[in-house]
This record gives sequence, C-alpha cells and structure tokens, in this order.
Amino acid sequence: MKVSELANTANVTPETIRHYTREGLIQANRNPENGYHQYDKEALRKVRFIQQARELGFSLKQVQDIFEQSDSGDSPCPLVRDLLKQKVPEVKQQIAQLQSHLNKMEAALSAWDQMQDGVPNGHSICCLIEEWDKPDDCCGNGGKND
Amino acid sequence: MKVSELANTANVTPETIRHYTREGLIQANRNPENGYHQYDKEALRKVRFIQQARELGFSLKQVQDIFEQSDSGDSPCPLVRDLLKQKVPEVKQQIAQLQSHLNKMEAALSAWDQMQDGVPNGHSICCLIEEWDKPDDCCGNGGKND
DNA sequence: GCTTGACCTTTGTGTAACCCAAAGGTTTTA
DNA sequence: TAAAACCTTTGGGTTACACAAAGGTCAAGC
Repeated sequence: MKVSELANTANVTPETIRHYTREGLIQANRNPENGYHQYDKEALRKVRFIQQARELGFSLKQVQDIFEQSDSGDSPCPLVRDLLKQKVPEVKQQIAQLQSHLNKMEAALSAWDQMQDGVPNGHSICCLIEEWDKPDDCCGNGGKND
Repeated sequence: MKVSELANTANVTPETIRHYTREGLIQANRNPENGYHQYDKEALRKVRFIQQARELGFSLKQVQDIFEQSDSGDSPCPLVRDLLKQKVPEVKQQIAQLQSHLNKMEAALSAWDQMQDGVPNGHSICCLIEEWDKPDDCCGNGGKND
C-alpha cells in the first residue's frame, strides 16, 4: 500500500500517515524503483490501534511505549492495563466537569431565552459565562438587582 | 497588582498572565519607575472570565471576540449565546464519546482482571485497546480461540 | 510522444495555549 | 550589602498534526 491507500483504508489523512512514519510509530519499506513508501497490513493494524488509543486520550508517546514493549517480545498488556487504570478516573472527572458545564450552559440558555440582551454594566462582561451562580444579576434583566 | 499578584489571585501562572497580556486579552499600565506591568480589577475579572470560558471549551480567539464586542459598547450576550448554542451539542457528543470509552475501558479492565497477561500473538498488539468487541480473542486467554 | 493531473518525495513553517530558559534589571529581605 | 525573589524581553519547546513549496513519478488522453 502507498501512503494514500493506507490513509484511505484507515480513514485518516495522508499527512497523518507521514507523521506516524516520521515519528517511527509505523514502518514502511521503500519501493526501490521510485522510493515511495510501502506499507503492509501490520502498519494498517497499528494505525487503527493508534486511533483507538488516541480516542481514549493516550498520547503518541504512550502508544510508542506500548509498541516498543510489544516489539521487544514482551506483552504490552500490563503496561496498557496500568495506563487504562490511570486513565479511568481522569476520564470520569472529565465527564463530570463537562456535564457540570453543560448543565450551566443549558440553564443559562433557557433562563435567558426570554430576556433581551443588555449592555455590559461595568461589573460584568457577560454573565452568560461570567456569573453562573447569580443569573439575575446580569445583562438583560433591566437592572432589577442594581 | 503586579504579574505574580494577579496570577496568584486568579489561580493561574505568571506565564499565563504574560501570555494573555501579549495577546491583548488583558491590559496593563506600566509603572513609570521600573517598567513593571500594573494590573487592575478589570484585568482580574477578565482573567477569571477567560478561565470559565476556557473550561467550556472556548478558544482565546473567541474570548477575544467577546471582549471586543463588549469593549465596543455592544452587548456581547448575543454573541455568547450563539457560541453557547453551538457548544452545547458539541459538549454532549464529547460526553457521549468519553462515556462510551469509559465503559469499554472498565469492561476491559474487569474482564482481564482475572486473566494473566499474554504475549502478543501476531494478530493483536494488545486487545485491551485493540479488540474491544471480542475480548476472548486476546492475550491472556491461553489461546482458547486460536 | 507528450502534456496534464494526480500522486509521491523532503523540507520547512504554522497552529493553540501556554511552559521554560537565558540574560539582565529591580526590589525586598536578612 | 549581598543574596533571594521578583520583574523585563527574547526565543525556543511542546502536541499532533496541516499545509505549502519545489521537484520527481505515474496513468490517461490526445
């Protein structure tokens, strides 16, 4: 497979493939006639693995470590397991934070849906973001609380 | 306030303050005696606003836009509202994806908790990441499915 | 046979939101 | 008074690519 073929099959851009190749994450032979990169199924499997790992929040460096472990003949599973164990609470916290923000955003949007927009009042830039906790004291309330 | 004072109060690093200053997100006067940056409460409010917005996933560029709208005397609220409305579905999808990954990770971890680790078997790097869908066909299963 | 367009190559630069180091001036403290 | 702790600017590093330039290669059509 050439760069673009691999890229299409793995659903990434050719640039991504070149990047992984430069970084040594995947290997390529060279076509002796023209110097083009040649990839095999192993490369495809690695690219897919990388995508999975990336979605889980792993860095290319961590993937590199996993590959090295694997290439050296040792099972990468203990390493991966440690990484996953670390990752789980991180992801949980991420979700919790996003959820909290989402709640705030939706509350703010629905609360302000009936109000007209006001001009910044000097003690607030825009309470849609700034003052989640006191939505009354905000642009659009006509200064009811001032 | 000097750089570090503002940084401490806003719970960010001095470098972050310098960055925001360089980018024009916050303004500073200069102490004529020594050329040091001098920040006021407005700057502090802006830094706090930036942190909130960043946690919601807004870029500094978007914050910049909000500030410009606000500084020009217009209410930034319509702009912020549009941004929030765009953001909500994005965040929802992010949460869903993270949750899905979390489930996979926890399932994998608990499933493999009783297994010993195997050596890569040539068609799998490490199924802890690679083959979520068929956990049996993995390192540690003693080749039951080969 | 030759041009055109689509591919490939390497090299170098840009992105976002900072972090860190260097080299030097200032202020505070012991 | 001297060291510690702060400030200044400048410039380079980080991550995971994207993109442009300059040039070689290849399949297609005229």
